[in-house]
Amino acid sequence: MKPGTQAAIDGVLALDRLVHEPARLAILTVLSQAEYADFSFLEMACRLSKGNLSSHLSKLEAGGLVAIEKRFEGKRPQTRAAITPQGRAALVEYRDHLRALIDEAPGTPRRK
Amino acid sequence: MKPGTQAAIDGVLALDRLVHEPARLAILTVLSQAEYADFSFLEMACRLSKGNLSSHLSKLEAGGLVAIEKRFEGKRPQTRAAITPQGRAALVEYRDHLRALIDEAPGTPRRK
DNA sequence: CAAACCAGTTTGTCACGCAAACTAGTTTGC
DNA sequence: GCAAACTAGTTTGCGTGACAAACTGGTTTG
Repeated sequence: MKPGTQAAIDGVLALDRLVHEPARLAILTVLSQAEYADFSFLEMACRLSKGNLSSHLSKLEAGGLVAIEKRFEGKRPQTRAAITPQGRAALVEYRDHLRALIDEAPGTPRRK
Repeated sequence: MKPGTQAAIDGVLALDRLVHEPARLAILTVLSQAEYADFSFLEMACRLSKGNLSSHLSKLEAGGLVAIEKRFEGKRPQTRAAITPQGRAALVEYRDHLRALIDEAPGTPRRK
């Protein structure tokens, strides 16, 4: 096995599962772009069902990556989600992690 | 939302789950590097338990990404795994997919 | 004032990841 | 020569996870 391959494997196995899940990565990607987003917007943008979105948001909140704010818009309840500094950091780290993995992937030509 | 963001989200949601799972990505990465690998080697290199490795190999085989060959090395049974052309293609596609996602990720400076 | 609608949560189901226990045979120690 | 330990894996069992369907609580509309 080429040198460096083991490091690549270890890198793959060290990926942050909370961010790695595509649905949650989508949510974080949207949130990283705006100050906040409301439930319905995320539902459309991420093409998730309400139930699915609800549970993913709960997990992200439990992990401290997202903050949930419940409010009333007029008479209707509205849920807003915002990425936390910790969430932003996790997203950046995840991307850096991936970038490194891809760059050092066996068979990838070194970029100068 | 910035233009292009929706495309990024769709890209994220279109990731190949069979390859996306870290344990399987690790296996494919090793196999892409050699003509074949035997069970014990994969077990060490990918830091997977035997049971875990066995089930992931079965899934990769079911998906046509890996070919399993059972043979005898002297008197002992030995399982060899090799990546198939389809598996290699899936891995390349997955990496290209990721690379594209990272490059077009919001907030990423365009490379010249 | 009932029917349709909105905004989400809870519940149920099925698949997944993982490790412990098991199977089948081989080698080693006494 | 036979039991104990080892090799090479598979099967089973358990806790999670993702997902959609069904439900809740309130609001607007006909």
